[in-house]
Amino acid sequence: MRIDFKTIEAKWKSAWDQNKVYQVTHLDGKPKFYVLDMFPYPSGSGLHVGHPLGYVASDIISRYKRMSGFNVLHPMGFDAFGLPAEQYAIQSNIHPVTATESNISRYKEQLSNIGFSYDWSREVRTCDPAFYHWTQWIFLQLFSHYYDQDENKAIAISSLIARFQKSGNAGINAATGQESEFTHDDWQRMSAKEQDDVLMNYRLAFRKISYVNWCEALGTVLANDEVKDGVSERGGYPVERRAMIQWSLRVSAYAERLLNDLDSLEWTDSMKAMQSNWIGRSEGAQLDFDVVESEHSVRIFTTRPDTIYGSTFMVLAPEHPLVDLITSPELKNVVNQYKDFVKTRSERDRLAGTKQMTGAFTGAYAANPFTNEKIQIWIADYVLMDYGTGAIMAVPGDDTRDLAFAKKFKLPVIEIIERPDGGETGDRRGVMINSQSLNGLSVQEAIAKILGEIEQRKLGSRLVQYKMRDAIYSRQRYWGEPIPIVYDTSGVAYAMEETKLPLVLPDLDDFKPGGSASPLARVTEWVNTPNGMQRDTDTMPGYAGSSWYFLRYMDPWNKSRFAGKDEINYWRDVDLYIGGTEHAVGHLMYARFWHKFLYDKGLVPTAEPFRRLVNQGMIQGVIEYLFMYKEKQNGITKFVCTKLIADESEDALVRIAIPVIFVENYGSPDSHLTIEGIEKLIEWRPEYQDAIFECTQGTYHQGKFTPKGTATGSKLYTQSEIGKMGKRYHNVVDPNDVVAKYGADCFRMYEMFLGPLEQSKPWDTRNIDGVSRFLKKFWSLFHTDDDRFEITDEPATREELKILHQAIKHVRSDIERLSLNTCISHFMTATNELKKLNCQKRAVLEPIVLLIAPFAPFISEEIWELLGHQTSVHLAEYPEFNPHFLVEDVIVYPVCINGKKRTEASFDLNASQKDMESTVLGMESVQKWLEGQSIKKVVIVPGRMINIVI
RNA sequence: GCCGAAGUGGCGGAACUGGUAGACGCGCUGGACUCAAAAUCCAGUGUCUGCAAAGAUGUGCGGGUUCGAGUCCCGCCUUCGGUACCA
Repeated sequence: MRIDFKTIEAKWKSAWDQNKVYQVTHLDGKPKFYVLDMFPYPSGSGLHVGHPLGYVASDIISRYKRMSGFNVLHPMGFDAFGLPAEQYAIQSNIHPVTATESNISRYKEQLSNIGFSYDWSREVRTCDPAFYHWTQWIFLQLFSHYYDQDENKAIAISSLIARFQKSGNAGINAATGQESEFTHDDWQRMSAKEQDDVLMNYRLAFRKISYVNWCEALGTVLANDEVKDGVSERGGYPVERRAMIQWSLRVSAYAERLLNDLDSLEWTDSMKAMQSNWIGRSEGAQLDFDVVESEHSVRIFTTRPDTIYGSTFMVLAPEHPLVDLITSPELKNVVNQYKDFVKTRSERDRLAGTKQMTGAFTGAYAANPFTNEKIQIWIADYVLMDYGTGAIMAVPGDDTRDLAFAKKFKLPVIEIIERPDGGETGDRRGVMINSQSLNGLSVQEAIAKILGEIEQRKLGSRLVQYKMRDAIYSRQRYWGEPIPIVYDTSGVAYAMEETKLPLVLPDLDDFKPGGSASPLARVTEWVNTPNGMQRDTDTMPGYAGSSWYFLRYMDPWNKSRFAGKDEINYWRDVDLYIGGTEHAVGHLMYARFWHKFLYDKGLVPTAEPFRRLVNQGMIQGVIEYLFMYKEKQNGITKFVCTKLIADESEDALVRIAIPVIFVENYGSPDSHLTIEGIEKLIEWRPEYQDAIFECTQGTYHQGKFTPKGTATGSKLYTQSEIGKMGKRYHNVVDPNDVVAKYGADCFRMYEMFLGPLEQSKPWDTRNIDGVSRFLKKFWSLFHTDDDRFEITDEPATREELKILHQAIKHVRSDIERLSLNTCISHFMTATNELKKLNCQKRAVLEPIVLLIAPFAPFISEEIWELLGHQTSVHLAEYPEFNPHFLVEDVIVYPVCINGKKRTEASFDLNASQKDMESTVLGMESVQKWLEGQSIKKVVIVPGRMINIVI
């Protein structure tokens, strides 16, 4: 018995295409359901088996929901702008447009082979001018709005200008970088450039000089979430801090809402935790410390105002603007030297040089506002300019970093908390000491009390701080959306007229990064506009297009709006979003921020874009390493068997990843190369043809194997690891190959059967045969031994119906909770049992076909046709569970408590009768059994145990 | 350090609100078919004792709650993910 899946797949792919089975419109009376995948970067290496994991899951849900009476939006597109696409283009020296085109067609071909039910008529590409027109448009909306904290929403900048003209900026409560106050007279007197500078401090998309993460190797700045451990996330290149003039988005204005609204989302706890850690809310107070013998004061932020009596010195960030103003003349040199030293330390050095405290004394003193004690003011790089106020009051009695600093520079320490035994610095348990009015209070009480005093004596105020910084938005690269801003000769920024959008990226031959400026800066005819203005030459970051693409799918053809009103109001938000955790703080944060902004403008009906979020795990690959000596011996490369040289120093060895297909027993402790494997290796890498291979039983050299004794056969052990699937490990599995060998249905089911969706798991082809066998068995339910389709119209027996309804019950509830691996187990169980009963009845098998259709669309479609149906199985109704057959064996655990003594008994109620009626019988026999006992309560849950409380 | 998730056979993993632990698949063992192999089918398969019936034991470790714990509580250990001079 064979299934000709190649013919079946080709047949139905074109049938679905021709009949536009998966096209949806919003004009439909049915309830909507929006299932979204995180769209991929079309990279040069194509999809590997890991990519479709989430897509298979979302496709199953889409098909299931469609069959359950929903109008389902299930689109796909490409995140084609940005660093990866451009890096690939530079490496392969092919223009990004060309490379992107061909990559996308490869991706689409691979995706279509897996039988996804995407509505391709809605495909979007972020690099398409018809798409990025609206990315630029939203950017300009951000540019022309500010965040009003009284209204708690974004308001047009024009109304802010009107208020400035009337009464200056006093009384305006906005998210702003503006520090100084001005009156309406001041405003009128400002030059256009000065007014522009002020407005930049309010705009939600704004340009200013700030310290940014500059990556020399990539030739661009990066946002905080694009930097991991001091190196770029993409490529792992070093990143340094640099002051540059850059566009940023004022995400911080939305920090509170981004944090609070997490509660309303069906996301995993870990996902919510990641976002809330990134936002990093902390409550505290800001306080001013007067600098002794000067007119200056230092503003600090602290979450522990209760420790103020223990503050024995202050520390400013080296970049703090006050440093130059307060440093005493004789210490200027030392301070400047230290500032230079800090500049030379890259972000990475700072992280690597752990706990090594460095700093310099400014010579200035401040007065502790509570004790009036004179305390020294230092600078040190453990205080960061861009968190809080860039200055702290140091409390070595309660902060480990301050304590380390105090010890190193011999500064005084005052203990302010009497801790219980074993309590360490920073421990919040204990009572306050040496703190005047706070003595004897707990930390919590002390914080409450001191905050009251601070406000009463007008020394400072309560303040909530967020770790989250504004997002740097400029990239000095070619392959991105041009920033639609022009400047006049005095440098005032203007939004490009919306009618002139999209500002299309010029076609360049040389698109390589160009120092600190974008490659676009080299195109003078593009930079200079006819009316004497100059264009901004930076482009937008990778997350720009992905921050709103899900809205475009709702109405991708719209030419006059980012998406039509009716369409947006119909589809509203994404019901289920599936994608990887790597976007936890990047894409997902920005998309939520943009969405909230659009919500403030009344352009979208919901405050959150993604109702339910599921993170699929990674599919890992087996990596096989072979060991060779680092230095060639007499010009000859020597490979060694690791198990023979365990005692040798590992420094002399290098490991190289080799294709797993050469390796015998790959992925196991016995993974090794046989002589044939070595020959394959030499064929693959001819530079190793002269290499010496030292195996367990002899040596292989130049085509000859010299045994060490009488041994036959020999092994060259390799080392197995589970890790990423990627080109560099030679372990990429192309879904096309798997589909060609086993069929698309088998591929889809196997990906789901591997394990829970959220979990990372290694790809192991050896297990795929089980799923393949199942599909054959399933097919054989409908076919005779000589492969004739055969089905009977006999009524189903009780036993058969029970199998059916149990399968329906389990599969339905498992799909709802996205436990797709167990669904497949249930299909297998049902198939096995029906096979055993030799059941070939339509009444049983037809619903099973529907049940399995979302998982195995091709086979089910084929069988559906054989069953004599005209329409697609995917438009049929998903089978309903009939609860009549729900009740299973009833087991009773009655419990008797007689004083202190208890006895227990259990019995199986009439195990041979397994449906609703037997419960009634069961209850009777329970009651009979319990006669004479004092029963308080009997609880019956269908299909479950009966609990009897006495 | 802090935050989050998870530890179950030889392996991947089931067990929804506490209720017969190990579903389903892989692998392995034995058998059928075959000249033989592949494929397919049947039976068995946590561990220990036993010919068997059966018994004991068993969900990272140590305690606890409960008639009953993989599941709940307390204290540890390990692994993975995130994050960090964040004041």
